[in-house]
Amino acid sequence: MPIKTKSPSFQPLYAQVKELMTRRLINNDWKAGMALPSENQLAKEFKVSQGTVRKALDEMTAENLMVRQQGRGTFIAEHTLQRALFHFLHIVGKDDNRQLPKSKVTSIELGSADELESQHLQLKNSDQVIRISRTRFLNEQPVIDETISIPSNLFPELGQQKEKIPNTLYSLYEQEYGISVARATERLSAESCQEEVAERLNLPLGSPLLCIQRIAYTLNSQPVELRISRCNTLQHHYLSELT
Amino acid sequence: MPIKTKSPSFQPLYAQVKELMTRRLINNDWKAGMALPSENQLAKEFKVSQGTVRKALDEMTAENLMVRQQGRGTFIAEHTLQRALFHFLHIVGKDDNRQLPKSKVTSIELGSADELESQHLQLKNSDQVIRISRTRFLNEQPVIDETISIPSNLFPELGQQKEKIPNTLYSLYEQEYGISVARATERLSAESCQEEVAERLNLPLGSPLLCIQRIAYTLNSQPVELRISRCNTLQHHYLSELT
DNA sequence: CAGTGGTCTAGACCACACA
DNA sequence: GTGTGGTCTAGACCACTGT
Repeated sequence: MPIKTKSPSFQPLYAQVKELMTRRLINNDWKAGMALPSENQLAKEFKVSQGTVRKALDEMTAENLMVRQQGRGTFIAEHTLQRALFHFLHIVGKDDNRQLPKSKVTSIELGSADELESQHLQLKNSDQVIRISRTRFLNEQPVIDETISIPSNLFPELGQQKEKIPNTLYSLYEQEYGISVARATERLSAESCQEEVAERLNLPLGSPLLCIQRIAYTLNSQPVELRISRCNTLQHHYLSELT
Repeated sequence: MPIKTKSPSFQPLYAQVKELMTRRLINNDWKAGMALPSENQLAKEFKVSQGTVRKALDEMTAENLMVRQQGRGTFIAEHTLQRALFHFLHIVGKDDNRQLPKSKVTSIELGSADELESQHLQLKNSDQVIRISRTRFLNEQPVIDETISIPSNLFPELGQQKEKIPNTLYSLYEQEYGISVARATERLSAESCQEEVAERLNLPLGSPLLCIQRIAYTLNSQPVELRISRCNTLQHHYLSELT
C-alpha cells in the first residue's frame, strides 16, 4: 500500500511494508518455518518495487525474524538447535566450546505467581504459573540449576509429565503453542550457593554461583518466560561478544 | 576499482569497496572523528555506482565503524561517552539505569606479562605490560575493582602519572595512540572475594563477586587490552540483551 | 529449464544541515 | 541555495536450487 503522502506521513515506505509483514508474524498468519511469497509477489501485493520489499526483508533478516536462502526463497525463522546453541545459550567451556546441555527435570509445579514472577511476566498475584525446575549437565557434570516460570494460561496442558519436557523449550513453545520467543534480556549477578542447589550441583554450601535471570519476549514484547539459572563457573563461563 | 570478473572472483563489488575502506581505517588514513568524502565522491573514486558505495557503508555503519548524519555527512566512529556507556559498560543498577562510574586509580605498574596476559594479549613472557588498577564508584559506592593490562610497546609513556588516567580509557587509546577498540569479548564467572578486593569494595571476605574478563580488539583483531573487573552485584547487575 | 534471492546501475526525488 | 545522506524505482544480469 504505497502511501507517499509528503505531509505528516512520517514512516518511509519500506518501514510500512515491514510493519505489515511484522503484523502477519504476530498474528501467526505466517508461521515459523513457512516459506514467504517471493519478493516479486510481495512487491506486487503491496504495490511497491521489489527493492522496497527487499529493504524491509533486509532489516527483518537482520533481526532474525526471517532467513534467506538464495535460490530457494525466504523463510520464517525457527527455533532450531543451532539457534538455541548460538543465540540463547551463553554458557561455554573454558576454551569457549559450545555444547547443548543434557537436562534432568527435578520438579514441575503449578502455583500462584510470586512477586518476581508477577512483576516480570506482567501478571496479577492470583494468576497461575507453571514452574519447571531442572538441572543441566555439560560433559556429564551438573553445571546449571534452573527454574523456568511461564504463565499457565499461555501454555495450557504443558508439564503434565516430566518426561515430555524437551531439552530445547523454545521450539516446544513455538510448535505446540504458536509462541515464538523473539528476544530476551539477561541480568547476571553473583550469589552464594544455597543448600538445595549445592546438593544438585554437587558443590560446597556457599560456593559462588553465577546467577542469570532471563526474561523472554515475543515479537510484540509480551514477556512469556522468566528463567533463573544458577551456574557453577569453575569449568565454564558466560560468553558475551561486544561488537 | 570495478573488477567484475565472472570467473573465480568471489567477492561482490560492494565487499571489495568495503575492504578498501576498511584498509584505510586500519592504516589510520582515516582517523576517528573525520568526515568521509561524500558517497558520490567515493563512487567516482572507486568507479562504482553510488548505490554500491552505499551498501558498503550500510554494513560498516552496522558494525559501528562509521556514523551517518543526514545532511552532514558520514564520519569515522569515535569512542564517545555515549558509546562507552551503552556499548561497553554493561553494569547497571537494579532498575537498569546506566551511569558513568567515577574512578580512583589505586596503582600503576610496569612488569613482565604473566601467563594470562601473554596468552590473551599474544605476548611473550618477557614482554612488558602496563597494569592499571582502579576502583570504580556508582552512586558514590565502590562497586567495581578492576585491573587493566596493556602492552607497553603499544602505549609508550602511558601511566606516568595516576592523575592523568582518564575515566574513559578507550578515547585516550584512540586520541593519543591512534588505537581504536573495535570490539571486545567478555567472559563472566562468579568467584569469592579475596582480601584486597574486599577492602577496596568494603565487603566481607568471601562475598560472591561477578568477575568479568574482557579482551579488547582493534579492527584487525589484534588484542590490545586485558581487563579483569570484579563487581559487587548486591545493588547492580550485568545486563545482556539477546536480540 | 524456470524461479528464487543477490548484485549493480542510473536516475529521480525527499529530508536535513549549513552558510 | 548547495550539498549531504535517505528513499524509491525499474531494469539488467548473476548465482543458486530445484525439476
